Amino acid sequence: MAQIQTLSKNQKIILDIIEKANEPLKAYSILFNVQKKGIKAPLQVYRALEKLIKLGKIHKVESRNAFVACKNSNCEISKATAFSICETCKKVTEISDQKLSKYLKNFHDKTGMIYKKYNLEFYGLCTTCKRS
Amino acid sequence: MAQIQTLSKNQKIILDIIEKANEPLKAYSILFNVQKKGIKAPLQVYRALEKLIKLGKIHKVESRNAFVACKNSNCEISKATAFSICETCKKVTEISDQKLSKYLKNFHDKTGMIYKKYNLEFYGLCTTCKRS
DNA sequence: TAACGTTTGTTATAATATAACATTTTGAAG
DNA sequence: CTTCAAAATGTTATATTATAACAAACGTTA
Ligand SMILES: [Zn+2]
Ligand SMILES: [Zn+2]
Ligand SMILES: [Zn+2]
Ligand SMILES: [Zn+2]
Repeated sequence: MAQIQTLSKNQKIILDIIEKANEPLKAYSILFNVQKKGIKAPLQVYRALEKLIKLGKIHKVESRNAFVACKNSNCEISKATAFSICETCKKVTEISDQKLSKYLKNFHDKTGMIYKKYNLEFYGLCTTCKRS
Repeated sequence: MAQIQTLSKNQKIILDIIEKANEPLKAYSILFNVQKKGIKAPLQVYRALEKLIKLGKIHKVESRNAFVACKNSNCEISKATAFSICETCKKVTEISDQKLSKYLKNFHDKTGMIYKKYNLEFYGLCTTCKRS
């Protein structure tokens, strides 16, 4: 809440749109939506997105090139993301699972590489699509 | 081995290039590399990539828009992928960890969604870059 | 107010991916 | 062998996603 004050004008506008959407938004769809507010160029959008990601306010759904607000108040700032994606209706949900995130945070491979961050995307059939 | 016979000419050419590379290749870099072999258009590359992914011969590293040969002979055909990515040197390695894949295969969320596939990407510092 | 880092604005261009359509190859069934 | 359908190919054009390069304005804070 204190942090939202530190957001710049463009960052606020774009976070607002992403938070109000009920699905991940693509950069150019965001651009289209904010043109009435004076943001005219892709770079203005991408720059705000980059900052918002750094702050953990939003995440990028990599396999979709789309951006979604973080609904997971206790997720580590831009460090650990997990999504479920329905391949039929395209619905994307951020997974909030303590055990899963603990497991992945503690995961280490044989080589001794240091993991600072991860992104996990599950694909499948959501409950709605499963029924039909 | 039997399956490689079923690959078409373009598919073989492109799989060959990806297998010989020691890093994930981008689609247009593949295109550049195969132009001497008569493959001239992006679509020819993308179509082969799509098929090779379906067959589990290669994977896409989503956050890098790059394609890498599957080194993991027992990984399920295009259904379960895990990579480690060094943010310094950009080295990408496919993770082959029975426990991890078992854990993720059995993971289910609270909603009851059916997971058919997942992709996990870890980011960090590889052992080489850690030292320097 | 001076100086620094961050943000903005703007134009152009790079990089990634797909649409649409015509043709050819392949492999199995009859 | 012929026929037929599915898969693969070839080609042109275009859509989508993302960054380069540069100049100006803003917001701290010393
Ligand atoms: Zn989150
Ligand atoms: Zn669905
Ligand atoms: Zn694999
Ligand atoms: Zn490294």
